[in-house]
Amino acid sequence: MSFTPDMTDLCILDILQTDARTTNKEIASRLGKSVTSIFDRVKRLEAEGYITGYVAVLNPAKLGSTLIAYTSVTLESHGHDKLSGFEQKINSFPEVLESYKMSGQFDYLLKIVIADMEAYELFYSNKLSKLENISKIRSLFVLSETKKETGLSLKTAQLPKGR
Amino acid sequence: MSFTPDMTDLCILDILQTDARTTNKEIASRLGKSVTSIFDRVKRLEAEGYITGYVAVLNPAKLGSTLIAYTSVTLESHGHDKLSGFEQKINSFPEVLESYKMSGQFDYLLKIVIADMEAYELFYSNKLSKLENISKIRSLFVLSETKKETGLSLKTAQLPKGR
DNA sequence: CATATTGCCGAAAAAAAATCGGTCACAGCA
DNA sequence: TGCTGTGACCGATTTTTTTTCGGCAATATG
Repeated sequence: MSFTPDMTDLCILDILQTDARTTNKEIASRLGKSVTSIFDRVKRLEAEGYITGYVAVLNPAKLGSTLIAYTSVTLESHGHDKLSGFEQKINSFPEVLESYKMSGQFDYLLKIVIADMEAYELFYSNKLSKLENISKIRSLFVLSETKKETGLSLKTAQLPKGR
Repeated sequence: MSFTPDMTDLCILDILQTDARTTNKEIASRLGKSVTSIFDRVKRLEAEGYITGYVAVLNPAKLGSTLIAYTSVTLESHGHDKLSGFEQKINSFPEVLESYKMSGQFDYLLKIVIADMEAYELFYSNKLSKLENISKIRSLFVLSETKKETGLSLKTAQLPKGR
């Protein structure tokens, strides 16, 4: 119990978060360990919840999504039911890839990935602004992504006790 | 040439962006095709750039990163060299996972994933605010993630011609 | 001192990926 | 009509990877 990953585990995580297709054999040779040893560690990292899944990364532009918007939303009322009602609606919108409840000036920040400005306008007018309890919507548009890390920085990470 | 994915391809992409470990056999049985057929399609989707990679998804909380901040930055001057200089510096900060050049009120929006508020304060004071040409920095803190889709919505996607 | 426990390893079995050859349907064309 | 290239598909086979298994050595545990 109370497993804490060591340096080897962090290396494995770093390799897999960069390229999940790296074989155990390849990892083993890079780290100077046996295939079985790597296998066991990966299974443990999965079981302990350090690795939550494996996904293919798709190219949005190839799939008709060229516009990214960050949209902040302020609600009229902040009662618990109102908040969870809003969150539920947001969950049903496939254009919204991420939603954060925020501290400060507004209540939610939504990351929206969508075909183009015309499609965004439709989403804004027909879906987002029609939700109940909306007070303010402010749209921020991405001109270009200048950095996109899929993974966490593990070099700098100071680990909490195996949680 | 000029390959455009069909419905079967989109289903494959949807399956793989949800779980990249799904075997060709499993996909084949779900879609009523042969393993070889699925294999060929996946290879083509990779070759044509629809799939850009495979990554393991890690649990930030387990790895000592519990705080997410969205930080907007406004620069003093917008000359080309100034912009690319800023972007280069940002690229060297492992705490910054994503950086967007924005239209509107400010110039850049940074997604920062870091241990805690104390670490954020250090990052802000010692790294971000010390960059040249900075005019305004505004930090927005995430209370909770209410939605996190790793993948694009492919149901609604209207595809551009094979690009 | 005996005995779990842990990390590690190589060999072998099971499963998956990758290759190969071939069928079928269809479009274009003389 | 008949020929031909093309593309999607398939089964069988080979290659590679994953997974299982048993065993060894170091280290703690009582």
